[in-house]
Amino acid sequence: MVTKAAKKGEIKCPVTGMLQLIGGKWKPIILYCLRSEKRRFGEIAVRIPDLSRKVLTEQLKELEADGLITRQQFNEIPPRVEYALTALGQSLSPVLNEMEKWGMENIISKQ
Amino acid sequence: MVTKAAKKGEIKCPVTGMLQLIGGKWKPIILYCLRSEKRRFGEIAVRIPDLSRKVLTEQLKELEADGLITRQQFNEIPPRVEYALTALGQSLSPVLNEMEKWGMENIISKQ
DNA sequence: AATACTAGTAACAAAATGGTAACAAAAGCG
DNA sequence: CGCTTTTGTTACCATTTTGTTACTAGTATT
Repeated sequence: MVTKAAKKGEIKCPVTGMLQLIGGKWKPIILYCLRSEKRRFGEIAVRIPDLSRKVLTEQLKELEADGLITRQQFNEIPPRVEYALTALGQSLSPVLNEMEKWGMENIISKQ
Repeated sequence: MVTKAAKKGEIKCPVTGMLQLIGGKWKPIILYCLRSEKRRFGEIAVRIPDLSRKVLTEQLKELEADGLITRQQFNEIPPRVEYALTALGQSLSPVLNEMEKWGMENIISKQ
């Protein structure tokens, strides 16, 4: 929600601000996937089968640009790239945990 | 993240499931706006100035169809419509609270 | 008679996301 | 040597989602 101050550009709604970083259609799932371990590109892709590799590449770039994940590239053949959460990315854990919990209670358990 | 069972359609990743309901670009903010009080269409629109009325209309319809909010229409002139969270919508509060908290700590306070 | 008010809607435009195919470049194999 | 496999990324194009602008209706106010 946006306050008067937000209209002046002084501060923003915290939820709005957060959604600018993880508001994409896939970003929360990607971060959730990286929550506990660093993972290679292909590993993430396997775990999110409905996400095309092209879009995954794009989303990872944005997450890296926003400082939520790191990208470590190994100059090997075939190529290897590992993604991991930054401290800022880790700080999202409470949000992701609540999402997971809600999904468990309201979706998974009702199937 | 999606397990083997998810591929068979038996269960889904809780985060994925949740994002199917509130994964839009604006839905979390709309719910956040309705968190504590019922609000008229125009009130929501004023509080989320970057969200066009057309898209707001669409998102509200989807939220209603998904059982997260209710829409109460008063046959008055000029028209009046009030939106409010359902119990299911209320159950999202912990998620929205964590989002708010994260935004406060990581965005608002760093301006 | 002209204007304001509210909750939208229609037509059209832009941005975000998706599908497919292709790339490099070393390694394994016959 | 030619042939295939592997991985992360990209180019080109199609589709879906989100955004802009103008407009409606019935009553009340100016």
